Amino acid sequence: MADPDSSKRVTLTQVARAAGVSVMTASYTYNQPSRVSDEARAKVLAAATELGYAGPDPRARSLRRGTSRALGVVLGEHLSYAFEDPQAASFLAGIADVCAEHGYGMTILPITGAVDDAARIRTAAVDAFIVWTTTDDDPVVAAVRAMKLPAVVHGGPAVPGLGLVSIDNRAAARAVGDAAFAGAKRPAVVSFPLTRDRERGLISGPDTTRVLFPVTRHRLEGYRQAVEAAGLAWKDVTVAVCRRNDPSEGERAAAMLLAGPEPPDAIAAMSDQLAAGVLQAAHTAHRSVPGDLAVTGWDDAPNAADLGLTTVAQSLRTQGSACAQAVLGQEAPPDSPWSIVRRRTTRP
Amino acid sequence: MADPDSSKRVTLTQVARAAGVSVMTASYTYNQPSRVSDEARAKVLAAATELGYAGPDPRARSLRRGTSRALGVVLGEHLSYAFEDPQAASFLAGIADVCAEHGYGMTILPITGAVDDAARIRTAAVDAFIVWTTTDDDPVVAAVRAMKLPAVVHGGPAVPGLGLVSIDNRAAARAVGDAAFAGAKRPAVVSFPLTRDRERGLISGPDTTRVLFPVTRHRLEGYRQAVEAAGLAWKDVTVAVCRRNDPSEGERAAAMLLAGPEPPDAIAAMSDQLAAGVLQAAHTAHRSVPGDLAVTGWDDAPNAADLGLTTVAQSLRTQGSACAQAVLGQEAPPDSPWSIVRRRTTRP
DNA sequence: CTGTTAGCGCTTTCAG
DNA sequence: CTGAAAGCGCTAACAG
Repeated sequence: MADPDSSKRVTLTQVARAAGVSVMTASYTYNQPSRVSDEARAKVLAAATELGYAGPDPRARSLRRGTSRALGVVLGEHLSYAFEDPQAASFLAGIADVCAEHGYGMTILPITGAVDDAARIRTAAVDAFIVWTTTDDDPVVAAVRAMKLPAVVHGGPAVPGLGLVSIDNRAAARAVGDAAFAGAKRPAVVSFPLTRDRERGLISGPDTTRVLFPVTRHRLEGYRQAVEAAGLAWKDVTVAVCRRNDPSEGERAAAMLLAGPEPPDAIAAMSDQLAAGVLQAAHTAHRSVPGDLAVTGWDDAPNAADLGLTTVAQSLRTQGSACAQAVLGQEAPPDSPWSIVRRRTTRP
Repeated sequence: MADPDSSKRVTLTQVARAAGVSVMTASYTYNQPSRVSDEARAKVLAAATELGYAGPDPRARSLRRGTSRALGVVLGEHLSYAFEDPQAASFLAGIADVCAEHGYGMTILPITGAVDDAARIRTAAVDAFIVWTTTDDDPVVAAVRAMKLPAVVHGGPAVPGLGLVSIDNRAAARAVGDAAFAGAKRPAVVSFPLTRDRERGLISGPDTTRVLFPVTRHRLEGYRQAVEAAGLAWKDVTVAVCRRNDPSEGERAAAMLLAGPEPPDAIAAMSDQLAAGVLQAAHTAHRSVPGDLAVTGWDDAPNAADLGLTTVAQSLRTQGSACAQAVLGQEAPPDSPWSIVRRRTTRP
C-alpha cells in the first residue's frame, strides 16, 4: 500500500560529493540557480538524478529558514462535519485559492474537542493560523494565541492580538429579522448551537449573554432587535437550537415548533440549509409560505434561489480568502460585506 | 490583523537555563514527563510560563525526528472545486477522521495545474501522500513517487510503488449499466472529463484507450460491456462529457442529448450530482422517468434516495479513511466495497 | 533521575 | 562564481 523508504534518504551533501562540488554549489543549484555556472548546475542535477535525490529536505529547510510555507486551519470540534457543511467548504476553498497563489500548503489541524487539542496546535509546523468560528471559551483560541504567530479568527470570538474576519452579524440579523417578522404575531428562530456541547433544545427568549458562540449570539441579538422593533416581546420568542448545519436538523426543529400549542407564523433560520428543512416541515404541516409562515435563511447558498428564500447574502469564500491574506501579512481586513436578498418566502 | 512575533521566539535552551536545569531535562519535561522529577518538571514549566514558551519548535522537532506528523493530500488541478464536490468532501472527511485519531495534520497541497506543481510537492513537509484521482499522465504522480514516501492513489491511476484504494469501477459500471440499459434501444452516458483539459463534448462510442482518467475509463468500459450485453453497439452510444461534477453540468449535457435527432431512452450518469441534472432536464423536456427515459447515478449520495435514483453505492468517506490508514502503515487495503441500489429511475 | 555529546540537513553569512 | 564555517532548535544515545 505504500513505498517505505527502502533506499535511505539521499542528502544534499551526498549529491554535492557525487557531483564533485561543494555543498553550497549544490544548494544554490536548487535555490538560486542563476548564481551557479551552467556547468556546475548540470553536474549537480546529473548527480541528483543519478542518486534519486528529490530536492532539499523540507524539514531541514524549514528549520533553517524559520518558515514552513503552510497555513494552519483550526476547524473546531466538528472536524468531520466541516467538510460536509457547504459554507465551511466554501470558506476552505477561499483559503485554498490564496494558498495556491502563494505556493503555501494548507494544514488542517485535527481538533477533536479532547484535552489534547492544544497540543495539536503547538506541534503544527505552520507559519500562521486561521481559526474557524468557535466559542468564547474554546481553549484552542488560547493555544493559538500562545504560539505568537500571525492568526485570524473567522466570525468570532474577537480576541486581543488576533485578527478577526467577519460580517456584522448583529446588523445583518436585524435586517433579515425585519423581513422575516414583518406582520408576524408569533416569531420564532431556528438557531445554530449556543454552546460547544451542541445540545438541541427549545428555549423561550434566551439570555443572549449566555450564548458562547459569538456569531450565534450576535445573530440572536439582531433578531431580538427586530422582534422588539415589531412591538413584540423577546421572551415570547421560541428559539429552536439545532445541533448542526443540516436541512434535517432544520426540519426537525421546525416540525417541533409547528406542532406546539402556539405555532409560529414566522421563522428566521441561521442558514439556508436549516431554512430548507424549515420549508420542508412547513410543507409537511400544510402551511403556506409566506401566507401562514414567513421563512428566512442565511448565506444565499445556491439552493436559496431555487427555494425563493429571503436570506442574508455573504460570501464565505471571500471571507476565507480574506483570512488567508490577512495572515500572510497583507492588509488588515475590513468588515466583510453582506446584503439582504428578498425573495418569495417573506411577506412583502 | 495579525500578531507578528514582536517578542523573539523563546527556545528550549533558554527555558532550561532559566529553570536552572539542563536542556535535556527541559526536553524530557515535554516529551517524557515521567522521566523527570516532579520538582524539576515544575521548575521547567514555571520557567516556560514565565518566558512565554509555547513548547518545542515543531520544525526543529521534525528535522530531528525525521517525521512531520502530517499527511499530504494532493487534490488535482481543480483545487477550488474539490471542496464543492460533495464526494471529494466526504473523502477528505474520511482522511480527517483518521488524522484526528492519530494526531496527524492533514496538509492540502495547492496544485494548480501549472508547471510548479511538482515543486510544491517536493517542498511539502509531510510523512506520506494521498493522491486524489487523476490522469495517467499527471506529472504530479511522478513527483509524489520521487519523494520515496508512503503514498496511495485514490481511484487511479495504478502506479508501481504506490498503493491504490478504489472500487472495481469496471464491474460496478457494468452492473449499473445493466440496470440503466435494460430494455433500452438508445443508451447514452453522461460522463466525467476524459482528459485533464476537461473539455466538454459529445462523442459517439469513444475509444476508451484514449481516456486518461482511469476511473472514467473503467466506468466507460463497464458501460460498454453492459451495452454490448444488451445486444447494442457501442459506436452508437453517445457520451456527453461534462467539465465537472455538478448538477448544472448534468442538466446541460442531458438537455443536449434529449434535443438531438435520436434522443436516448436511457442515460447512465457518472455521479448522482450529474444524474440530478439529468432528471431535471428530463422533466423540462417532458420525458417520463423511467417510462421514456431510464436514469442511473453513482455514489448513493444523500440526494439519491430523495430522487429515487438507481445508483452505485460506495462510501468515499470510508475510502478516504482507507487511504489514510494505508499510508500510515497499517494493513494493505483490499478493493473497496460497492453495491447496486435499485430505485425508481430504472425499468424493473 | 539528570546531564553531556553529537548531529538531523540545510542555508546564511562571509571570504575567496 | 564557488566554498568553509557556523548553527537553526531540538532529541537519540549514552553515560553518570
